[in-house]
Amino acid sequence: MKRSPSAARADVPLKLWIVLARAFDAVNRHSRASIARFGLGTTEFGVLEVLYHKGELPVCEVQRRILVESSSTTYVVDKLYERGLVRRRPSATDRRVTLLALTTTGRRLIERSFPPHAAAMRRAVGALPPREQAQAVRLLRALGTGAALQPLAEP
Amino acid sequence: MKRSPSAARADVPLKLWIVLARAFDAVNRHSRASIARFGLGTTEFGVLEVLYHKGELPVCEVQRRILVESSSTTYVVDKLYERGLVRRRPSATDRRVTLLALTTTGRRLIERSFPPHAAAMRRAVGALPPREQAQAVRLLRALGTGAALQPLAEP
DNA sequence: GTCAAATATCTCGATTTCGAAGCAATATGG
DNA sequence: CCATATTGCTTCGAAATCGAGATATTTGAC
Repeated sequence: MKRSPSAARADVPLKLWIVLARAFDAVNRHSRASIARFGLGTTEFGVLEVLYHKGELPVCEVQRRILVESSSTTYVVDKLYERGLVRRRPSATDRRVTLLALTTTGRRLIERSFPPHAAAMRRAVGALPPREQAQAVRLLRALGTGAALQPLAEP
Repeated sequence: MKRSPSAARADVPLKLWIVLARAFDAVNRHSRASIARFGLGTTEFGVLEVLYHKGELPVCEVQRRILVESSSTTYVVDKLYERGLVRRRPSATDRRVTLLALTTTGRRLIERSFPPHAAAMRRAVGALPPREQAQAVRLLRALGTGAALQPLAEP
């Protein structure tokens, strides 16, 4: 018979939060190290990548996918613009919107950066067997969307 | 028979990295919002919490648990020190080491902050049923330790 | 139609984090 | 021992991120 565990020891939700943070941190270190090889920051890479895979997009759509606040998005896009990696164009249908797209230089950079980065990320998570990777994807998707739906704690 | 999916669509490892990042972000927003209620930042809270649960610890032990670089640890501990929430004491056995502990004020703050924060985090991950939470803990633990063991990409 | 609410983007100042490097103390392998 | 590596902690400057709010535009309720 199991002796009754302390409440803390059995607190699965808190444990989940901790291992989630640790796992993210561990994998994120790989991501940053990999991306640094191409002279880019994580967020810069994220912008180039989404434009590479989705084509021209409004700034707000890009923002949604790179997980930073709007002011940070502006900052990062500015830097990419100054480096000649993206171009801006006003939307014809909504005059609030700026559309972003890769320049030729930007496309070339992400084209040669993405494959080795993807390989590095596959190695980073590769210790987990494929079957469990698929399970983890399912659980994390549910966890993420679930958490996004809960209302945030209020002041 | 399934038609052959594009390579990208079947790339479970990359998908895993994406949903991991999304899930972390979603839950982390809850964490930050919750902690902000007590006038603390995420990392500050982390320091107080580890000292609360583990007692007096060397700075390096604290750092290992809060997932930031050593220079950031110094910065955060300084702030807590200036606010009178932690005290520093040289180790008797290793003169490189500084031991950190809560002051009475610090203890009182974390004592009344931790329970509501824990409750908020339980709500944040609560959309996932308990059984799947336990599964996720197991998978994320394996993922995290596995990733930590892989060598980082080099310049 | 009109007006309030929502959305898209940007500005600005403050905070947080990092990375490289330095210093002191301790561990280690000849 | 003793030279050398490693560890613990800090300093410094640069970079990234946030949050609050300004502005312009669009949407939606009435």
